[in-house]
Amino acid sequence: MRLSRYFLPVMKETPADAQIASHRLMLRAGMIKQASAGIYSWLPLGYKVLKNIERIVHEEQIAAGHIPMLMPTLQPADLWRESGRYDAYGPEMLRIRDRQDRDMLYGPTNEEMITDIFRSHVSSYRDLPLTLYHIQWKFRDEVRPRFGVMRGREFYMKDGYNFDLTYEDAMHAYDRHMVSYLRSYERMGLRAIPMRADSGPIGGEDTHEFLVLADTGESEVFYDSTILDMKLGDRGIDYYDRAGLRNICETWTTPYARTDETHDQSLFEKIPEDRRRESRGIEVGQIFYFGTKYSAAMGATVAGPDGAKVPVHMGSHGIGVSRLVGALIEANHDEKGIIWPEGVTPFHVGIVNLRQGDGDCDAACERLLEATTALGLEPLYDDRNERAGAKFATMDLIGLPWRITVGPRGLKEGKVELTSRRTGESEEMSPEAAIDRIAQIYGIGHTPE
RNA sequence: CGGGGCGUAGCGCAGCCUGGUAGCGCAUCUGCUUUGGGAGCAGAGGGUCGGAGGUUCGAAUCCUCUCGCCCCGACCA
Repeated sequence: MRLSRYFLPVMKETPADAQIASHRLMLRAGMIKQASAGIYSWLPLGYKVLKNIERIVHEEQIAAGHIPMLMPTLQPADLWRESGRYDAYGPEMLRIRDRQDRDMLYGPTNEEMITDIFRSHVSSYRDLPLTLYHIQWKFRDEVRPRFGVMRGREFYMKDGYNFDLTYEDAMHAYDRHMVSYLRSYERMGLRAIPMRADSGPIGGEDTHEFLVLADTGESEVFYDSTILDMKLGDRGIDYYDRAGLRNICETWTTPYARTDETHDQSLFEKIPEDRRRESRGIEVGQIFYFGTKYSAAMGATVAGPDGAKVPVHMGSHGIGVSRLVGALIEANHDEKGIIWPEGVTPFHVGIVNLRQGDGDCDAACERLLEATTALGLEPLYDDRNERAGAKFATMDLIGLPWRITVGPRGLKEGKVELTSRRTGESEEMSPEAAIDRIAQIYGIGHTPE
């Protein structure tokens, strides 16, 4: 992509309304524009990151055996009357009346709707287990939206629902979600710690929240520092190996890690003092097992092997996709701007032409653009007629993890410069070598001839 | 929902107290010069001062109402 043909409305000055780093940087980097309190348009750069996160979530859910679908944003109130939550939910639920005077609502979540779908089409235990999920916009009419997309009213979220015959099967689903979520965060370059949590209004017996450590987090968290050393890594995971999955989950939930809601000071103090950590965290996901709460209330039953109808065991699981964009920035930025992890970056590499209009520089940049594109990468070429400082500042702000700088000085020696946004370290090398390195970083084979 | 604050050019702000026909910086456009960390000079365009009503010869400025947004708290993914 040539920057001159892209839409990237960056701002040099900081908008007065933005309080925290991620909100400020998303506005300055031209990722979002506020439409109303807690409601945002996603401009091209922000949209790319949002979609990258969504893609990772999809891939990991599908790998775990979960099935994607899509439910509407607007739901009929009757379903919610049936579960009893139409009155229970309160003013956070945006209620709408259509032209026929039907009560509708903009869905804050989808338990009722998925349960309705399930009961309409599934009637035998032979159809279980089943886990369906979707990624869709939700709306919660927060009293006080703030922090940009971190606490918006409209938000993009993956929510999944498992249906199982037995408690044991439902716990298998729970474990699949725990592991697939950990993998998703890891691929995004985020460390999210599973913490024993409170079930809140959804109601459940077992639940974990996933927290990203950040000073601006809304929750106070207490944890054993050993959890910081844990990693899933690239190993293949067999989601049908129940014992293996349980084992991974046990490992990840053994070190003490709780939010203030469930914190137990006496347990916490059993950890050696030098390993005790207290900080703040941003919640980026939560998994619940809630048994038969909705299935019993809404008649979602299946015939068991003995022919008797039993309500199914359910759980629900969410990842805040739009919120993750903010959380990622909170965890990855410096005073100059954003620093994207490779897994979610909107462009893989930035190409900076220091002397626009110089024949050699222009030609070298064009070749880099072509070669990286041919590898299946997405480069962003700053071909504006700007000075070096302005181009560097823009690249630093939007946070592409790698930058290739092309200038007349280096080009005389046949060299360009490859710079890491995260470390700031630069290395001079031939354009071909730079392309190879970028390909290697993103796990792509060698440069084709 | 309690408390506080702010709406003046795309962005950041001054002007309001003490009414007299709107200004600064950045951005934008044109030209020239510049070109390895947000360039310089010269020129230009852009605002019914959030909206409605009122007071006044005259309102960005004073009064009333209203809409929007932000901050602290409570709440919350």
